[in-house]
Amino acid sequence: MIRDPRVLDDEVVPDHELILHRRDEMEALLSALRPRMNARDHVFAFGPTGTGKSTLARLALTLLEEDGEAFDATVVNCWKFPTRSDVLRAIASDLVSVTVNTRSTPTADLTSKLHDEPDRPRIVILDEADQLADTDVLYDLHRAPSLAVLYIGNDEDDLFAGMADRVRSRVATGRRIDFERYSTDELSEILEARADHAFRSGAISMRQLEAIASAADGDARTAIRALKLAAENATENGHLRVSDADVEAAIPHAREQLRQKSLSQLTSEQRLVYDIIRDNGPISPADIYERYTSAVNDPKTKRTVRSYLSKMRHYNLVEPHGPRNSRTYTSL
DNA sequence: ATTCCACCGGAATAGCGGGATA
DNA sequence: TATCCCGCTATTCCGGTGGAAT
Repeated sequence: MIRDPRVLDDEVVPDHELILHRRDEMEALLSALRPRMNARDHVFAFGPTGTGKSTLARLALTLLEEDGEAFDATVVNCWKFPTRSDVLRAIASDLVSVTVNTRSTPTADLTSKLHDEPDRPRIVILDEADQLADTDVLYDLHRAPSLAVLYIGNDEDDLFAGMADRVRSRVATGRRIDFERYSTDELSEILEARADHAFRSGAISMRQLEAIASAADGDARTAIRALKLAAENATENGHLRVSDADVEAAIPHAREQLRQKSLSQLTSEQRLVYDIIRDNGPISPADIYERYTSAVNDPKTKRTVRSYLSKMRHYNLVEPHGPRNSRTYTSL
């Protein structure tokens, strides 16, 4: 049934023709990122998960290249590389040909290399930029010549909070592109286009695509993942068409997979705190800490657990409810 | 209006570990 | 091998916030 699984893989950047309902955003990205020597552009893409920010950004690089533009580019996922030195190392190996396999190369070496005049314009895409632990790196990037930076994030406030004033005033003047949630109709058309490429014709009905689109709540990543899972499930059962039961199971399955992906990023102590919330929620911070201390030999401090909670909120794994003095947490 | 309470998160710093260097 | 150096995690300290109690 599945002819081309690549258009259902969220790691693979799809062809331009599969990008629907994002014409304005695509134009804005292309003109903002188009490489120019001596430019120091800062561009922001904000919007909820699954609205195409990251995909369009990657596609923009491909299109600029096909357009004959000469430039160097790198994409840094700030979830995986949240610290200043993480980001600089990732950039250094891609953009300034410094081999950095070690964690003991001084950061100063990296910044000074970055500040050398390059022979081609450069583009850095910071994906999940609101996960940056240390926004000073934005200052480093701003001072680098012929370097355009695209920040991708969910929330403007998350990115600008904790940004030192000297950084904010220089960086925050950049162009800003907002990504809205897809409507159910838009999402249905996106799924239809993907299904046309991925499946033999007639494998899934328009009504089933609409059901997935409606359940995905504007999130194309969840929707496309669910489409993939529905088809895989049908294939495993030896069916030639996706059944309604396959569709029914696919959405929660897709959500679960995406959550497992986030959970795998946690340390074992953080995971323990998550399990306490999942098994006992809604639960107050004081009770979370009490259970946590009795569960481990050498408990971390309250402040550290607060940082864990903060991190898990960012990952959309837990959610606080109520005012501060009667706060409870639940797992999502 | 003022104080109290529980929680929140920024800033500075210590301790640790791992690669680099001699 | 011993020491150095750097960055990372956790800790310490503390001011802030919003609702509740007085």
